[in-house]
Amino acid sequence: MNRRKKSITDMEALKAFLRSQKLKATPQRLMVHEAMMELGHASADMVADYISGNCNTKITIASVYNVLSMMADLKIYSRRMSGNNKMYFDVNSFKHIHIYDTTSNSYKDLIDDELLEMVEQRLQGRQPKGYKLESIDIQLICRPARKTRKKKAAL
Amino acid sequence: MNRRKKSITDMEALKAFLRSQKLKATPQRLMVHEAMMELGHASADMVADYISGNCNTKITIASVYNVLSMMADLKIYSRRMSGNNKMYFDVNSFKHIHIYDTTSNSYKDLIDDELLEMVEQRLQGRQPKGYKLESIDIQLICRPARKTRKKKAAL
DNA sequence: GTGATTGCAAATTTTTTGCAAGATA
DNA sequence: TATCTTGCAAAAAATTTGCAATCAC
Repeated sequence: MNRRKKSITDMEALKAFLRSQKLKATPQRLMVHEAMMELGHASADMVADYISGNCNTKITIASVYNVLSMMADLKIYSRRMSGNNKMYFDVNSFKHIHIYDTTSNSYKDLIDDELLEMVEQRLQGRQPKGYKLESIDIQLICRPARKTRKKKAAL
Repeated sequence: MNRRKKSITDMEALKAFLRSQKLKATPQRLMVHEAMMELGHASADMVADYISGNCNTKITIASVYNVLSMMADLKIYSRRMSGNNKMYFDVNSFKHIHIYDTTSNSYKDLIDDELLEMVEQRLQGRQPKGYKLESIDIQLICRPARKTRKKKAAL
């Protein structure tokens, strides 16, 4: 019930999807998706960096934005604004919780359908009138636990 | 247990707070807080617009940013990135849920301590190792329910 | 071939910065 | 008066846009 949006997990599936949308399978589109499959969550410049480091196909930042937003508009990726004021894309668009690391500005997924279900239940009838609920966004704002630093007396 | 961070709900309290921090009670700081008390949730330009429309004190956008970030750093306001890619400040920093209207790019508060409690409970022991949880951010992404539009055959 | 897509460079938008001028305690 | 704050203008950073050149089908 919870994971209803599709994810595209390989290149053949991507090509098939593009075909189904009458979109062309350009090297740039394939590259961006390859980067996204590897990175999971990324901003446009992260994708551009990944491609320039790992591929010999060329792509400009404007095209990266173009491809990423197109994929998000088609509900394959999801879009989110990060704490460091950048637009991040998530290779998966099914419902899940995010863990945001404020130190590295990176995301991890937390899959807990039971929690999402609980929250949805609880919100039944509690949302303000006049709005249509599109989605519920839950993120855990975290920092890496201190490792080699001395313990504080009182926390 | 849930609302632990303070809010400053009047000008005298603000002046006292500033004094306690050895900060000066400049007209700009007072104005920004007056705007925030009125607006509740706002970006820097919204605050600047509010002030230029309702006050005869002058303030530049750089100072608005300066004051807002200072208040957020002091944990009086909270900071969030909105869906329209702008930094919003919230006059309240106690824990609560946000409702984000994607059409008007505005926030409303949803107070539901019981839900927050439930979520915290559920997350006990389920957060990934190596992270310190700073806060839990829940927002309901909404659109105004269509009013005068004709119904679609199938949604 | 032809319409979709990309690259490029400039424009926009938001936020930050540095420093001189001004205001507060 | 001494210092903290602000205004200003420029810089930075992220995203968007317009259009000619190129490419996929």
